[in-house]
Amino acid sequence: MRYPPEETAEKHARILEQASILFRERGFSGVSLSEIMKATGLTHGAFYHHFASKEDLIAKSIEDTSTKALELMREGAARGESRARYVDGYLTEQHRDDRGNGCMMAGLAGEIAREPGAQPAFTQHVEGMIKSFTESRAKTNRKNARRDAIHTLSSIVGALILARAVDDPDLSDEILRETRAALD
Amino acid sequence: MRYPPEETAEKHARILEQASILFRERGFSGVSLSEIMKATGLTHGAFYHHFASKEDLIAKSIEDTSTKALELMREGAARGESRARYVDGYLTEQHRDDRGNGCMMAGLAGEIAREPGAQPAFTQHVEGMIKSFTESRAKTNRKNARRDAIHTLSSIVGALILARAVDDPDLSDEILRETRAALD
DNA sequence: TGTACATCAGTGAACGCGCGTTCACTGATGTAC
DNA sequence: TGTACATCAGTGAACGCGCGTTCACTGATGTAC
Repeated sequence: MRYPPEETAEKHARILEQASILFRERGFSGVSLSEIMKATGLTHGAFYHHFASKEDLIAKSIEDTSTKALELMREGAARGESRARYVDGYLTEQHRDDRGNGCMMAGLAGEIAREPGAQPAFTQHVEGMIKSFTESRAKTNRKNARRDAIHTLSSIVGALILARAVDDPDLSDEILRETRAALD
Repeated sequence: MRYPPEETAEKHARILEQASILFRERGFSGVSLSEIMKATGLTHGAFYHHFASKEDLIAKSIEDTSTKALELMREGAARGESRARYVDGYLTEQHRDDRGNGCMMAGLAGEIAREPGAQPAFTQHVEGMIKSFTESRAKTNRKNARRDAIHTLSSIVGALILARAVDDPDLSDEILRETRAALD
């Protein structure tokens, strides 16, 4: 049956929200549309009234997740939070263990190459993160600000991915701790 | 029909070889057993005379790929190749574009967490790489050799993953180039 | 050394399952007059 | 303002497909005597 537009828009947003969490937790191919719809509180049949296909949802999900993450970055920068502070928060055991609400790049970069529809938004996100790091670094070091930004981004994303992949809790903690220390 | 043991062993090795390439190219879930067996020159039915399940193949494949990669590292070290030289070879456009024969960590770290059987071998591999970097660095810098090794590993793996995920060739090249420069 | 039988690595058909997607149907909401 | 009809976002059954896995069968190799 038909629903008021605000209700429809709200459900649409909820699908995007749940998809974003589940994709980051288990990857695109590890999550079925039924699971996403169930998490949203609907049945799978309703999905196609909101998105054209799973591929479409993936692309929209990356856009949406990126927009929200960059917004948070901007808010942090406006409050005067430094790049160093961001890095310290990024390389924590909590972030490592909370994939669903964590960094999209660390969770999905590996699968993105096989999802052409999502690549443009992902690329924009990487560029946005680099820009944000560059600006925050430029205050102290004008010369190699962008180089430092790229290197810092590579380091923290790589460290988080490795810390999550590894079996041994001590090694995992060490990767986070030592990468944090090396970037200070 | 039955085959001479050497022939069977050779086919077994060929399955591992093709699986290693295809997994790195497209991920565990992106490759079917039929594809692997076809690449090996056999039909899918023969698979279960070599491995207990897909999960078993994944675990054995990571072990095998790791063993071969660490062997190559050791040969390089024996020839006196420096860590810096390894990094420069790692962060190249060729490596980025040749996933199938490239770094297992960059290709599969994201999926490893969902493959518990493969995690121990993967963890051993990460530890092996850190040890190798630590030794090669210890000559010049005794103090923070292991920290530098961990940071270097995180940086190059992260940079390669991001360079592969990104849509824009210029940004991709820049990530490789600037991370190389930052690690010099 | 020769013969009889067990073993085993192939082949390709078949099975069951979960997935993405489609469809007939429902009934409240929006629109036309 | 009231009525008739189109629209649309739900539900849940159904479809087709590809996947991992199993199975009956084959025939060369290995083993026992």
